[in-house]
Amino acid sequence: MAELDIGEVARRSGVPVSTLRFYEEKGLIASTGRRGLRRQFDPGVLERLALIALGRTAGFSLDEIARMFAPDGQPRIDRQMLVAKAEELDATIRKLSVLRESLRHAASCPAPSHMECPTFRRILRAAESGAIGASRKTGPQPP
Amino acid sequence: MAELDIGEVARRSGVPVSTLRFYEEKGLIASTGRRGLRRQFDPGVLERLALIALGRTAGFSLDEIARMFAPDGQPRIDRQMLVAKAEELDATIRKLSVLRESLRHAASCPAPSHMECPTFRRILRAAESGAIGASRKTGPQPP
DNA sequence: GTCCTACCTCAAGTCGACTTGAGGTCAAGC
DNA sequence: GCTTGACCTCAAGTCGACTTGAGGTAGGAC
Repeated sequence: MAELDIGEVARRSGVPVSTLRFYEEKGLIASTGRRGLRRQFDPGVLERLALIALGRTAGFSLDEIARMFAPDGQPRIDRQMLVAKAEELDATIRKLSVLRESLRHAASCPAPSHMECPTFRRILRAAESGAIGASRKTGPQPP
Repeated sequence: MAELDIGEVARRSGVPVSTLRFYEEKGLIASTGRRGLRRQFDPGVLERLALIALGRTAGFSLDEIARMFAPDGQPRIDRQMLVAKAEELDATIRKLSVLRESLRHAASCPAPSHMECPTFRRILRAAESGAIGASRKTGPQPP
């Protein structure tokens, strides 16, 4: 497959052109070069963008993501860090599962106030230690 | 248990005083009243803060969280919305699981470049549809 | 060869989520 | 009765993640 220009990458990935330029500037993605003025991208950038989107959903900052995966897709040799991030993510997933159950319960619970519902409070208590003062990052915004 | 002043809430929850005032202003938490100038909080605010932290981790905006749970802990009667959020969360959890496996794999994979590793690419492809252009929110920041 | 459009740069603007700072109040301990 | 510390308000500042705008360039259809 040939190289793509930025508009094509935007079309295929759903990521705005302005964001692609911004990501390149930040070193999150790399163009293979220019044709005239125009950046050319390897189709592999699409996978990379999927990865970045995933990381943003996970609440990692762009800087963290850049540290996890080098812009050229080369191995990020800091395996320890990767394992640590995976564990961080594991904790996040557990918290989100709690929240999901809380929401589902809240949607079906007949108690007049959720806070008066024993089930809801039990779920919450399970989350409380660890949930407060938890890891904090900035996530992505809707287009 | 008696009412708490803001400093005590901050101490017990790990949430800075400035953030507590900010959350009150936004209607995310409510004080029961004042003693002199000082806001008094019901200890139940701690559970609420846990819930807010959970929501932030999930990538929901403060406005969304406010819509999910009224400041006084009263039922948010929009059960449909709660179910919808639970489903949104479910999708997020699935994506994060993919990312977690990707990270774990990246940490142990001997391939010179992750993008050359068939396992990694397979994992990514599984994520690709749906991961790009996914739901976008702003998450919390580390203190 | 010219014109259209998709691309380019660079500076400035926006938005959400907080934090910081200046200046003020009050209850308790000395 | 005065000081101290924990609280108060309100305006402004910060930070990450983008977006917008003004002004310029160039590949390719005609």
